[in-house]
Amino acid sequence: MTRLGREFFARHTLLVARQLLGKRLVKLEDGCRLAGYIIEAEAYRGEEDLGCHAKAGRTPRTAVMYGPPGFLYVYFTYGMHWMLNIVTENEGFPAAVLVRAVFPSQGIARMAARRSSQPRRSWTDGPAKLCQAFEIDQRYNNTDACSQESQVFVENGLEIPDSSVTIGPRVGLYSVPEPWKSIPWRFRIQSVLAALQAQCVNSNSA
DNA sequence: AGCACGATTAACT
DNA sequence: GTTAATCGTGCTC
Repeated sequence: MTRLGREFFARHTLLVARQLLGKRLVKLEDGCRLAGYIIEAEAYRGEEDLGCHAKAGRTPRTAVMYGPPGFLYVYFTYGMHWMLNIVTENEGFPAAVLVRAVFPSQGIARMAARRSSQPRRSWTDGPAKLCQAFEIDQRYNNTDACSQESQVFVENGLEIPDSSVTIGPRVGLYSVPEPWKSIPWRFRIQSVLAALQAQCVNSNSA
């Protein structure tokens, strides 16, 4: 399976966020391959977007979002959590997609070990949880997911029909002013089972 | 140098 | 539903 190339990410952030649903997030570790289908993603786009870190302009932290698409923006928050983003759009325009949840498909044992205090359903159903399960942290910030050498990247996966996708406001932007607080830039698969069934129907008819 | 805050989570009541 | 945990970042002095 081939990695998604830079052209995939060099598009409008809303389109990339939607298209990332069903794709596979992959991490190669020594002797182990972790993978999960992306089931939730959010778009953060431009300095005008007051929910986006780029609202502060180009700073040491946000510089990666101004760089080429396909790079990882991994940042730290609440004193303990890492968040995984993938930079989008053309170099010079700051934007990224936050990967908020995945459905584990490979490397289950290693995810289980890292999330052992929690039930299986809670292993990767939040942006910081999946980073913990995949052990993604500052080491991966500002790395190129489109490089053949990258240990973290995205592969093609399932086709997700619009009927399986719910769109709504982004999560956790408590003090962000409108319209950014409520703008519907969150995309998620409402039912993994329904998406798998849809995929099944597509394969049979193809 | 100090300060307020946060794209969250887990453990409470 | 509420709240503590915990520290890098960006802003102000």
